[in-house]
Amino acid sequence: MKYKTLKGLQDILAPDIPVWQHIEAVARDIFRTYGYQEIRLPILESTEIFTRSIGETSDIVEKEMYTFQDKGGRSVTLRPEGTASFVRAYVEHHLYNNPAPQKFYYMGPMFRYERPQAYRYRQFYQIGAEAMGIEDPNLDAEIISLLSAILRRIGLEGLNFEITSIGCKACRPGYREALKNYLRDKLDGFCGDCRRRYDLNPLRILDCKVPECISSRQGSPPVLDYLCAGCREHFDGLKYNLDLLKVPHTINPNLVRGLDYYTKTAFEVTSESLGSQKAVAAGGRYDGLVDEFGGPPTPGIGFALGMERIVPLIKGSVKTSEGPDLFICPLGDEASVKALVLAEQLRTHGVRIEANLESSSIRSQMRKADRIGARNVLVLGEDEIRKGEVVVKDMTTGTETRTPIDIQELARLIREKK
RNA sequence: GUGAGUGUAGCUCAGCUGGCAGAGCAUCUGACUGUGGCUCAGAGGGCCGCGGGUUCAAGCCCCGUCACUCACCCCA
Repeated sequence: MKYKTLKGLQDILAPDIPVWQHIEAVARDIFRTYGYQEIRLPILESTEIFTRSIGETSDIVEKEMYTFQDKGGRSVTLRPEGTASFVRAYVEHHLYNNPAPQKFYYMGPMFRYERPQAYRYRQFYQIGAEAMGIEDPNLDAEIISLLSAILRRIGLEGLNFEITSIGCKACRPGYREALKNYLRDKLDGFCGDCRRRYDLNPLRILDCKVPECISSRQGSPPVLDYLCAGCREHFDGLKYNLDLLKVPHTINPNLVRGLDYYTKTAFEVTSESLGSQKAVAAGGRYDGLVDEFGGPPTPGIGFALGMERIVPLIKGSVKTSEGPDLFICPLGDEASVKALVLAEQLRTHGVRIEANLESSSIRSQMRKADRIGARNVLVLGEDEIRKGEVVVKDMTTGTETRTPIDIQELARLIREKK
């Protein structure tokens, strides 16, 4: 085969389209009830937008970005995630001047140059939400509840909601040091990856699945004990609110965010039905990011859910596309032209029509009508044309009705047979 | 970037110890001259991933290479 999609990119075809549309429709509907507005963002940004916000040493920036020079010699990057682009737009358009909270959602492709595997692609689609301007944990609870509502309405079951607090600029460095101090003389007991993580992202060691690491890290200082008073109070407030809203959740102090800008609340939704890439949605608070982009200090919180990880979970429970209401079966060249005209007229009445536009045997046409799942077949042959009639066959019952060619009447007949 | 597995028809896959390239499904046609589904018959469709080597002979053995898949890493 000469041409094929690039590695990690995929075409989304007919059988999956109704599933995607279902997810998007549910999300839009729920966002509407929570007062979220859609925002459409470019997928290409100045590289700096991402390096500054996500963090120079994060994996995303270090090795996963699609970065290239445009014709003007500027370094541009296909967005690896949505929040950085969103905050750039938020500041650029002074959206902070609107009454808080300002709430937005977006859907679209993201790009990361990773080795593809099950449920992980180089171009992947996210539905994201961002809520700005409120620091109170009430907003955290509301947005997590919103995420929960979307996932529930989509039809997902058996998901795990995990939450934690990763502290803020004030308390996180302290914890990081405490952890490193604790681990310093125990490093020999850890895997190679973890020894590397010790300098890069020591918190990630707490999430390693290698058995020797799990036992070696026993007794390490718990993150949540190192939260400052403000973060502690905020996290307690969130837990209280989630209980109040009856959003089932577990506390996982070892949740790790790969992006530098997160503060306080971090959360993740996972499914055991997926492979090793089991995060369905994830998000967190980013109270310093607007500031970083040159706006006034503004708290924010957001999440993104991964379409490719939800689609396989609900595939099969979403109704797939249906066949046409009517298949027009012309016999002979004259009838073929009449079929074309008749189809156009009936469509204006909202009937879904598939007209066979080249004449072939009635046998093969009936076969085709059956194959594509047509509810009714309209037979238009020389005999019918001469008499100004058509035969309508109900494919479920097999009964045939001979009726005059009257558009109104035909449309009514087809509609009531639906 | 690292490791393992897999590459044969549109799809799912057989192919023995090296001996003419196969099945099921799908598509098209016919059996039924203007009637689908079931059944039966037939047809089209192959650079056996690619390149080299061994051999009288390679889908099969050897070397290389590419692609895909899963996993690590990381993440939605």
